[in-house]
Amino acid sequence: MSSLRERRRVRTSDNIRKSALELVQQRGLDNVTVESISDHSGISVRTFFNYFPYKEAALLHPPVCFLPAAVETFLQSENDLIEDLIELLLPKVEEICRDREALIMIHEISINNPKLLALTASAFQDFDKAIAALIARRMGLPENAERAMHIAALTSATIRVAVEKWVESSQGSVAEFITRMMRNIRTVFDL
Amino acid sequence: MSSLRERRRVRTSDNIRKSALELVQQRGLDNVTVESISDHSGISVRTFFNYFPYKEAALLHPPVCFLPAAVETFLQSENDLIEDLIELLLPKVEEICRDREALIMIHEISINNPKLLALTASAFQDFDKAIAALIARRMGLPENAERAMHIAALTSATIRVAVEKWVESSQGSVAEFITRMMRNIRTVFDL
DNA sequence: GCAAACAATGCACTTGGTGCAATTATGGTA
DNA sequence: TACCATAATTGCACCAAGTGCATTGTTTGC
Repeated sequence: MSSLRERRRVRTSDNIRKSALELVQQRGLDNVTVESISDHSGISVRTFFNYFPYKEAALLHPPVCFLPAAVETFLQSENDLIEDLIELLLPKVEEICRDREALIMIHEISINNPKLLALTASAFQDFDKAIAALIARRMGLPENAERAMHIAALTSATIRVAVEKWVESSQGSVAEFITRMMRNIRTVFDL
Repeated sequence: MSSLRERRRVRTSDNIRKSALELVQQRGLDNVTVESISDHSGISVRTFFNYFPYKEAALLHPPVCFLPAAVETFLQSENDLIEDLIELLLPKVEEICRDREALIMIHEISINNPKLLALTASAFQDFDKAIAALIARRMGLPENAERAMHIAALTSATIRVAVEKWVESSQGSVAEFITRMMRNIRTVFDL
């Protein structure tokens, strides 16, 4: 039950993020304080920290989670693993990539901001962990755990590069990039 | 010319790192302040920040760089890319893994410390970038840039998992883990 | 031994971030 | 409607992180 309270929480959270991105775009991350973000979004500093644990968190896309239905399909399927991974992950990646402007901005800022860079890297690791758990479940057998982790790591690494390349190039859809690069994993080392 | 100054700098830096690790091991990261680390290593807080930009940096292994000779060999070689990557990277990874205790500790702490987690993730991305640049040079041709990035990402992801698995299992050498998993990259997706 | 460069420090100051307690808004119930 | 439990917002006090600057001490090349 998405109560009024819940919806308001999401709205405030979105507002803060919007303010944060706007201000950072104008002045650069170092010249934006939590106070200025709070002022700009009409809340107190203390409230900011009720929504986000630290300043930079307000800039990042909130963590994604998979749809139960898609997870079930993935777990049951016996098709090619790479194709199934594409099907499972693509919707989520597309969701994140919807706001391309924001992505580009984060990318720009991250270049000379170690903390933000670290956070995006960390977000990918979370993604990675989530995928690893799913793959492990799909493969069953505890002796496959290492393999599952490896596959998950290769997958999330591929998606990271695909998104990065897509952001840079701006030609074609992110779906194309991901599909192409995922299908290349097996052969990309062969010359 | 490794002057007295340089050697002293390295020594102080190592001292600080040692103190930091020791204290964190005893009390946990949240109960260790920069002040306590500084006291413990006989320097002022201000000096701490001359050596490390932020508290957590004192816990991590300083960034590695490849030996020019090894780089040259890698760039010239026409052997299998995966084997050459193993040869290039293994010494560096082994260097980092020499202090297994420290690695385990960082691993433990990172589990419930987002900031440290982010930093280690970020360190791997730097590693990644360095490899990507080398692979791109080896392959020549600018149209191979994407491929080089992809290979680098897959490589560093594999090394990350290999080190993690090695730290967890403590059976065998890290070299074995890396060699095995690197050689598995092409086939790990096949069931 | 001297001057330039570099390292260490103290101090003042800004910002990030937390704990606590008081206040205000919300949703359900009768 | 009036009321109550609960959750959201806020102010305030406080600690720790991190920076800029001016000062003093130490190395180095000459």
